[in-house]
Amino acid sequence: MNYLVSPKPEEALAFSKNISPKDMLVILGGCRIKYRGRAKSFLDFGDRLIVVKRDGSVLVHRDEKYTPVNWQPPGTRVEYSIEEGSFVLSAVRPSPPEKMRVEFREIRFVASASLEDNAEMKITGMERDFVEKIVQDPSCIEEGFRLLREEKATYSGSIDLYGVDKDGNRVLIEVKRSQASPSAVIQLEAYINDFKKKNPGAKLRGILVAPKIPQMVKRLLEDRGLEYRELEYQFELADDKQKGLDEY
Amino acid sequence: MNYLVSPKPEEALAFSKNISPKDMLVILGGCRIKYRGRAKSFLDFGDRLIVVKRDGSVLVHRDEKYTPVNWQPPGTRVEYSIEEGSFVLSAVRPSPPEKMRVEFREIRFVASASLEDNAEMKITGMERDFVEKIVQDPSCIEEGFRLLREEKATYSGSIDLYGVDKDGNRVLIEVKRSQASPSAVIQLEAYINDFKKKNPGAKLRGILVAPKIPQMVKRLLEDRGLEYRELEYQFELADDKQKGLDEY
DNA sequence: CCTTGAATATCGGTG
DNA sequence: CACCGATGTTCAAGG
Repeated sequence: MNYLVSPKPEEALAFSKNISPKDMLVILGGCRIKYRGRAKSFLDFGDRLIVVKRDGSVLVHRDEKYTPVNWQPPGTRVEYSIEEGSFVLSAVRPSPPEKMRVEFREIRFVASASLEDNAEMKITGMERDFVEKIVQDPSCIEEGFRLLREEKATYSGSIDLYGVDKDGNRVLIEVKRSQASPSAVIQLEAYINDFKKKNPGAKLRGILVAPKIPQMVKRLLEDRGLEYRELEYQFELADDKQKGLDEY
Repeated sequence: MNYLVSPKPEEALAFSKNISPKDMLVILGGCRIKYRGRAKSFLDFGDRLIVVKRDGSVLVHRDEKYTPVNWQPPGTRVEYSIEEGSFVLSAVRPSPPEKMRVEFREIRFVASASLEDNAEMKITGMERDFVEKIVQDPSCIEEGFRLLREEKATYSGSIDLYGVDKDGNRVLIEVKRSQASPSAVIQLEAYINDFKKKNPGAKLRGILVAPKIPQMVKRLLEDRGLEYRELEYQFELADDKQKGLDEY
């Protein structure tokens, strides 16, 4: 790890240009930022934390909020220069064409470091896991429900689950891992309509499954002759015991 | 700005506990992370950059990608401790109940700083700006088009623009700031259907406005008797001239 | 390469 | 506080 405290612009420039391409660069200082691309923005001078990653990602963080106030995604070409006496970070992305320019009036700190990180992120509780849980126990939808296929493709997209009920009716199921929104109803309705078009005369039911469904969404479903299940779901990592994560 | 290079766990603890509540804390080191809340995750040891903001936001960044590998949003309570000889950052969020635990096996660097930042982010090119442009000049949709109301609420959500054409037909307009997708068609169709239900017999047109509309989406629209306008839109910050942003 | 939909999405606006 | 839709969304998977 290398660093400079309160470097002059020229020192910051030399430092930034000489880091290894595998290094992460961290800058803390007063800067203003212009961005032009999918939108256009300007942020006047203030203290921020800038992070430049080895894949070209650039983050500009203020002292609040989760999201960076300005950024460039991976694949960006980052260059450093002195312009009118100021240290400038220029981040250009070819596609879509976007550029961000960070101009420093003061650099309080600059550091570089190589981050060794080969660990694999293990995560559960995603929508995929919720669907899998229903696959393992289709009766949680209703007695006699049998699964025919997962992720059945329709013209409007793909439906999460497809099966038949005990009376032989086709059932299309859309799963949401968190609170369902009206757009989920629209989505399900579109699936149903496509399916009906391709299978005229088939008896068809549509069910929205989510751990929480607001009243408005329930009404939208009922208006359209659709159904819903408010199903809780628990999630555990496959190797919680080994990792000692069970209490967490 | 204060910092420590390669501190012992006890030194890092004292440092972290003594920073001002207005300070941002930045840690670079080898750590492993457990998270439990809306999902559950585990990331084994590796070098990462951790940022703790004064509003409670915590970010854990790897050396790639725009998004943090682990995080907590604003409103999180952050505490520091030594557990079994290791420096541990514990971030607990009350609602929804979530906790993240970062355990360091090595701390390469820790720094704190107060970030003075009162600048206001100015941005344009959002969907809101596109809608506003049409409000200013409704004729860009077609000759004789008059706006009745913006953001007319429907049961399915809200439509961006609502007006009448020169023949007295009602017109519902859905605006997308970037390329229109099939789901935009589904959305517009749902609005139209809701409107028809509440206004039976009314002559109704639906128009999708976007700077780019793929052929497939155009066909979907035509199949449903809907219309589209491919409208370019330029965006400029209100005071580009003053800020010298016009060339950017 | 383009398209599609999930995300521990986050965030701001509205009721 | 709940709810809802936009985001410079980003990201990964599938065609």
